[in-house]
Amino acid sequence: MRTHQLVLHWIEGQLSEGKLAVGGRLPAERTLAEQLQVSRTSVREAIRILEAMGVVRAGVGSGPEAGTVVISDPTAALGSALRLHVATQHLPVSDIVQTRVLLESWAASHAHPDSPELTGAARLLEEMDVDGMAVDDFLALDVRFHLALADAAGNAVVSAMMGSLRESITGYASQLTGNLPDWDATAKRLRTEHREILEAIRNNDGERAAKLVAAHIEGYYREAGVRRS
Amino acid sequence: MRTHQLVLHWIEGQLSEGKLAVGGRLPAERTLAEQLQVSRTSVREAIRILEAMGVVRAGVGSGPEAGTVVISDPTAALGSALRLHVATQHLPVSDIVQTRVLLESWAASHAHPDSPELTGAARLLEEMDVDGMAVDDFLALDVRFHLALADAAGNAVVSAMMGSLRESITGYASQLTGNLPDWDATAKRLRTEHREILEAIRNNDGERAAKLVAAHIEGYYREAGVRRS
DNA sequence: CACGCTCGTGTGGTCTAACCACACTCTAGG
DNA sequence: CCTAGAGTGTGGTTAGACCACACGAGCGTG
Repeated sequence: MRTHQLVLHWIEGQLSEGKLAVGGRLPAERTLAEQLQVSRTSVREAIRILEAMGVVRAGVGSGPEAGTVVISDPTAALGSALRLHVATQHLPVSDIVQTRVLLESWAASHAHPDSPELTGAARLLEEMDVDGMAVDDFLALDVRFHLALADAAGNAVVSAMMGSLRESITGYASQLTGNLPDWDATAKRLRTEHREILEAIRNNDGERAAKLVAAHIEGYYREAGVRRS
Repeated sequence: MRTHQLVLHWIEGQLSEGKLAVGGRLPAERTLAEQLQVSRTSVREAIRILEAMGVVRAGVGSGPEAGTVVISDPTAALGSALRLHVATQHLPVSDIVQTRVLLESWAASHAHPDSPELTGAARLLEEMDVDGMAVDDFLALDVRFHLALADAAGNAVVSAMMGSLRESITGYASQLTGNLPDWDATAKRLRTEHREILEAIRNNDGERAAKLVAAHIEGYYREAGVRRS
């Protein structure tokens, strides 16, 4: 076993045993190196991995923002991993879109109609109603709207996967808008569809919400020219 | 931006531009460090992250297995990320199980009845028919069977996510068997259900296959005492 | 000529020691 | 009492050295 993996296992053990929890802080790198009898280099490699996994955040200086503290951001980890594998062209974009439809349909049909996340979603729709908004700003709000819907279903894993799928193709999605014949018309349609989806969820009509979401996403990508496998 | 991220972006760029593909090799660490005008330490931190993401594999010595070569193993990345976040107790096991049901149901209903993966799945079922097999051996075959079904649906993202979900709770699943009143009876039931699922898929009855898979997974965890949220 | 051993070379793996930038905290001076 | 400065501890980065490993070329021996 390589040295940095030893450090990794030690930290994972501390997490599993509850000796280290979200918001807690790792020992300083030099301290940890001495404790585990390894070099600071190996400790740092382990921390780099945890950072990439969204498990810790490293901050310089001193004070509450400094040091290496435990966080929990699964979306970051899954998102960058998916993005890299898309870059290697071993994960087709069409598969990502298909998975997104699958997850979002499920989330829409399982969303709690009285969830507080839906209030935030409604507010986002109002923000998107400004005419002449920059495309990327619109897309950013769109991402947050869809994430809010996913959160309303109350499954942290589905939320994280949804977010990561979306994150892995943000650059791609931004390019796609160039293929659209008429962005303004598309934006208007998307806004209408958003309202219909939200209304279906609030009316406790999960089945209808799921169908609307699927059509919403598939319609957009079809218009933008992504081939379905 | 930190130095290792510069290296990371450079490599990701090479991947996106196709200058680096699966099977290809990164320049040697010392060479890369000189090219990018950074220290070898920073190069190594970047490579550690890519390795954790399942994008490269580092090998010592010389020859075909040596050097840092580009691979593509999304399952590894997602799996270890999920496992770590389960350790922080920010991803409930019940959510993982629920997501697994969701993905596997979809895969079962979209599996191609004439897919070659199903042949492998059938062979796995035969291997599982040995009485008195060790529990962990049985579970290992069970994982491969379910993965084969997922692969038969032909969506690489769903396959990777499925595998990673399963990987993230293998340790947990092994403990769970201790809660079962009668392992031999459970194993026998699981084998029967596996055959029914496979048969439904081969008969092109996706709807039935999906229902069977959902009942199969949920029944198991219920028997083992995992509370549904 | 054919076989087998040895040594050279290049790879990643690890470690040490030093310095930097940063942000807070304490303290001395106004 | 307030403020400016030194002090302290954090992660960030670098240079240089040495190790273990695996292949392959070259040499020696049969």
